[in-house]
Amino acid sequence: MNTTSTPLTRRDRNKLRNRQEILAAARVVFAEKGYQQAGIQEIADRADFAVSTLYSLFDGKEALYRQVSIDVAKQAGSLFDAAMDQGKTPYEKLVQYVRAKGAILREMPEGCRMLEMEWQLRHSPQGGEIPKDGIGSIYRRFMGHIEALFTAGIQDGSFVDGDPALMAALLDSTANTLMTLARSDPEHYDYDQRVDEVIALFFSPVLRTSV
Amino acid sequence: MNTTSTPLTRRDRNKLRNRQEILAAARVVFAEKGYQQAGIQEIADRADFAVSTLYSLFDGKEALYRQVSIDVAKQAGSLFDAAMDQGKTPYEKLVQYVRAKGAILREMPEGCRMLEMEWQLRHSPQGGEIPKDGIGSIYRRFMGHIEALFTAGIQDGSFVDGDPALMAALLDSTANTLMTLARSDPEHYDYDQRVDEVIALFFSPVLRTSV
Amino acid sequence: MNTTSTPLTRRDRNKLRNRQEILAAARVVFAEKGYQQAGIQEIADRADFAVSTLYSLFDGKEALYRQVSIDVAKQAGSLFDAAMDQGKTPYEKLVQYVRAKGAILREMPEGCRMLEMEWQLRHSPQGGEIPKDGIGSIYRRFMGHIEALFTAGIQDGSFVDGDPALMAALLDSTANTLMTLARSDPEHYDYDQRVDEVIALFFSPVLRTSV
Amino acid sequence: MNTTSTPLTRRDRNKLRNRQEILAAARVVFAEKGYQQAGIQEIADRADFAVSTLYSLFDGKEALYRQVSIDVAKQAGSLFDAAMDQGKTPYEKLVQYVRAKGAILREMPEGCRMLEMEWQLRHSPQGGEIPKDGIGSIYRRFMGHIEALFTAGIQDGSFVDGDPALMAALLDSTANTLMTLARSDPEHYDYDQRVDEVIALFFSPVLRTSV
DNA sequence: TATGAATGAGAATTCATTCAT
DNA sequence: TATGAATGAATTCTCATTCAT
Repeated sequence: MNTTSTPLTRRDRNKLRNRQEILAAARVVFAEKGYQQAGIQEIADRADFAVSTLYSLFDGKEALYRQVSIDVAKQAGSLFDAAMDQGKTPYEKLVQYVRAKGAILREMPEGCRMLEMEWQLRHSPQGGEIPKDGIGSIYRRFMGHIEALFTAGIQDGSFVDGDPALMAALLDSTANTLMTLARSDPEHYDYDQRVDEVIALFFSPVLRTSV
Repeated sequence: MNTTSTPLTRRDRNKLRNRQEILAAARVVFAEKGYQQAGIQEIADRADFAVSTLYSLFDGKEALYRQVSIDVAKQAGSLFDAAMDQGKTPYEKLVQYVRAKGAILREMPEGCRMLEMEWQLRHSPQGGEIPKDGIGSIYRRFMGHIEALFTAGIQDGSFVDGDPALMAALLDSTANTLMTLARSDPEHYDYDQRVDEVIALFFSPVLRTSV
Repeated sequence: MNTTSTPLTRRDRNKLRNRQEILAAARVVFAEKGYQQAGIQEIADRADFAVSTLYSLFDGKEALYRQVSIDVAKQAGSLFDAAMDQGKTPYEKLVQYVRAKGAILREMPEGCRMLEMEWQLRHSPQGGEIPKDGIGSIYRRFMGHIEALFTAGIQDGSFVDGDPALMAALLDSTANTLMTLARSDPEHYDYDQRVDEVIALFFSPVLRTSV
Repeated sequence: MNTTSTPLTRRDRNKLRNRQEILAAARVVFAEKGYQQAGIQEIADRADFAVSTLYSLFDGKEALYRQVSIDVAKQAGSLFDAAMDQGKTPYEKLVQYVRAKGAILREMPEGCRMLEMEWQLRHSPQGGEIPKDGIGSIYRRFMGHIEALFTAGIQDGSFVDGDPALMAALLDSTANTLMTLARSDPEHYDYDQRVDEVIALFFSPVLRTSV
């Protein structure tokens, strides 16, 4: 990235800032309404720009969603990566992955909401009309990671035998369920408080006793 | 029900058949696109009727969705009820609940898709614009059942202690995950083949050893 | 007319009766809603026939309105004719004309409402889409009569000089105003009670003192 | 009013002009067809705008009608007020009221047409579906004025005794009749030429001889 | 004959997108 | 550059009319 090396003119900085404001507004609206139901007008209103300004900075609704999606993916990706780096063993990495969802819920709640929606869309026919470059790709990437970690854990003997892809999907949906509950009913469910309990439930039949 | 006792004229049978053809088409389209994104035109096309014919049989998009939703709810409800009746203990009933999702996936795949969507909508702000009479109510009802079964299992000592609502949500999402995999990748995942494995994984830390 | 001379089969009598029932219903609905706003469905419902039955007896909405309009015109025409025949002088005939409106209001209130509407439509651009054979023609006919009576009254010296057509229009609208008040506010305005007062007001400057 | 004091940008002036062009087109179409029968498409065509442009300036058909109606009411109201202020006695004021209708017919013929329609609607059941903020309220207001003037004239002895509300309705419909004739047959009837004759006819039995 | 069923044309309204300034 | 203005395409829904039985 040359974000720091290239000197930006004031104009360019302005443009960049406007883009960021629009992206932030779009993230909120897309997270609230979903891609189809979100309105360009509403996004523009929230960003306090005219609709046409939005069109001068992005190539349309789809491109805007794509960019938001990529940003969310990058941001969530860094958080996941940072968390998983903290773990040594496959088990520890997976635990960190699940814990990271709590951080994501805290630090980027709208992005979190979009991740949830994407999970549903990933396996639905209507997903075809929605750009999948960003969140979709990170989903594939991390599911691949998780799956690989299960494979590794099985091979090094720390996990019992099983279908890694299935286990990956189950772990993720288990974490997502807690996340959804925490988001929609924060009075009763706090992700960080409950996460260990859920992790224990999930892994107790997966981990070999000796570990 | 007097489904067999009432003598229907040919005309009535025709009307009923047309209604059901439209309902079938609507079920497919609503399942594919969701309520908002589904178009009356597309439903009419798929049922091979004019849009106005559809309006002569139903009171509009919302009423049509409501009816589809109620039908799906009834159909799924019967399957769930029948399955759960087979179990004696809370544990057996819960196992039957999870197994029933396989039957639902097989016998009413579009309805199944709508049930999945409802789960997501239950916890989203946009859900407010969608009629909730049918599927919404069945969701509440069965989640209530599941939760009550966990409570009962904890009280009779067959389950370890825990938050029944959370366990209900986790069990349901676990089953849904397998269901989604089975629907989107039938080559690799067959619900009925995998369901025992998943049940075992979920319940091994929940069930007391002695049981 | 051969209404009595030709022997009608039962079928024909039936047909005739159905036509009359539909015409009665149509008269009510057209009077309530006006031509454009009246719905074929509503007329059929009120007559307790199917819409298509209505179409088998009349050539469509316009033809139906035409027939209703002709019937109203004939009925009102007879009442006007009978009343005006009672008068000898032009003045007496005109007084009878105004009085007749009370009878029309009593005996055929819906037809009366249609006559009111026609008056407005006669001089409006939107009238072009409405069949004018019936009520329209009677309006022309009676306005012609009234005008002729004013002409006669002026010539025989019983009326002061003036534009007969204008006086005809003023007399009619004066009577119609009372009629409208009587229909919309029957508590305060009874046509027959007030009619003499109104006639006196109108004619006192028209009639020569000597008469 | 700050119509002259506020400096309008070119854009604002343009917007205002477009609004007024649409309002002018709407006034013509509403006057020709009435509220229900008028089509947004036709209004847009006449104003030479796309339908959606019209929707960007007004909140829909009802709001558009309401605005037209309010404008007509204001315009007619000023003309009536200005005219009636010229009269001192009740009689003079009433004469000015009738004369003002000529000015209205000349200066705002479509608005005049709408006033006529409102008179009819005031006493019809279908009127319920039409916004009544503007013209409806002015009708009530001026009929109240007229009635009060008759009451005053009776009390101060310049008018003979009678029902003020009935006299008000008769005066108004008499003036309207001349107006309608003048509009639909301008060759034969010029409002301003005939108005004195009609006023004389109406008031001669109403005014006490001594006046 | 009487009717339920089916429809096409048209209504109001919304929204993503383009364009002139 | 930023924007208000303008629009076409689509959407939901209505209604007079036709047709097969």
